[in-house]
Amino acid sequence: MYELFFNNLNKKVPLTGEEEEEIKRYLTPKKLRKKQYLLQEGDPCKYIAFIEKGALKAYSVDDKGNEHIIQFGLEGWIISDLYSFLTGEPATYNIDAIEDAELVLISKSAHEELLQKIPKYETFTRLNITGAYLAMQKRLTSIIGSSLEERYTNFTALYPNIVQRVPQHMIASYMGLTPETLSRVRQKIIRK
Amino acid sequence: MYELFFNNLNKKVPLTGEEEEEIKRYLTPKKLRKKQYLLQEGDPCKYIAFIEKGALKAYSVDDKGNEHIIQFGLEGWIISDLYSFLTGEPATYNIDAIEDAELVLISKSAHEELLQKIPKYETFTRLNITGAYLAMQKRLTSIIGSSLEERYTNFTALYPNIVQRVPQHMIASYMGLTPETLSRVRQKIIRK
DNA sequence: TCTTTTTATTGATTTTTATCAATGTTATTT
DNA sequence: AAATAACATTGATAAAAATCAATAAAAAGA
Repeated sequence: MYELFFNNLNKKVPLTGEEEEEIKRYLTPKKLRKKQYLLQEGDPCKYIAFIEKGALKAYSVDDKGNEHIIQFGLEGWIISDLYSFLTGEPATYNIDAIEDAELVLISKSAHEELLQKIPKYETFTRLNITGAYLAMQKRLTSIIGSSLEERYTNFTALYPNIVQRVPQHMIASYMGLTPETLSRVRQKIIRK
Repeated sequence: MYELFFNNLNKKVPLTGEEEEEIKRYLTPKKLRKKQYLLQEGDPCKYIAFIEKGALKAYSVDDKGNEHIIQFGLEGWIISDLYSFLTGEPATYNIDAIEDAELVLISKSAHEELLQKIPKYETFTRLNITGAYLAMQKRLTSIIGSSLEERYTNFTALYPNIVQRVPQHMIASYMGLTPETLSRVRQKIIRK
């Protein structure tokens, strides 16, 4: 249990057995069926979720009912509405399962106590958020500065596993495009 | 000296006098004239810069020579090519001064030693990167899910000081638009 | 297995945005 | 103060992307 989570943790900040045991006490496992919500817009986000297995998406819904995917999550990634989690404000994102999933949940109080008690947990948190920041900055740079073809090619190179496992219209949503446009972008690329 | 920097630091993690003195030893002041580079694409990014005064921008340049602004920085903000800073890889962004500026520089070695020696500095770093992440996520959400008019209105509400101090074509670049399009978006808003 | 739902593609049309060009205005520099 | 450079606006046109609609294919459920 929590295998991947502790793999990840140990890769970034090697732990003693005691530290592992201590941290384990703060964790909660959770399984999610495909299409099931982890979080709904309007509810406060109570957890950070580490993904042991499966695939999830975080998204907002606009006035017309269109989903805009802000983040995908696969094995080994963390997913949450961080703003809501940290402030207690109602969530602005929904999170649900694209595939059946197994999660490790960390509650707000657990997170805060771990930050206090275990310096390595703070380092882990810092490294995680730094990685997430850099990934998002790359995404933003390519949105502002690249053509759609470049952006899609780039995305497939960077996340081949997402492309395999997730329906295209969700990738279109992630890119801020309609499914039709993404389909045409792909045709163009294929013809080259 | 370093007034705003320590204000900021103390607001997030109140320091003892000793801690302040210790940290001061690792800092370097730097003045920048308008249009002067802090960092050029291709060079490794040696510093994180805290802005005491002035305005800067971080941007990439595409094949056609167009600038794409990835970040603005004003007083109290931090600016850097974080990926380059952390990995030592050549920078992919340029950073220069929009106005004459006064900076507090933290070198790579200083950053690493401070993370080791001063737990509060790690907390400070974690809080900063978290804030930057949340701000960028908001930006991304509005790019993917909102109309141009909403995006611009939002931007002006969020950063009125940037709108005042920075030429419009730079804001267009930040939004991923041509200056002409932003000008027309503004006309539309004004007419309402 | 059969039915229903989800997904992807393609075409025609409209809307949005970029590009090119010209003009006036405001800042900077000399 | 005059000259130059940087900036913002406007119009005409081209290019890109969204929308609407129809169809086909694939996956999931009964």
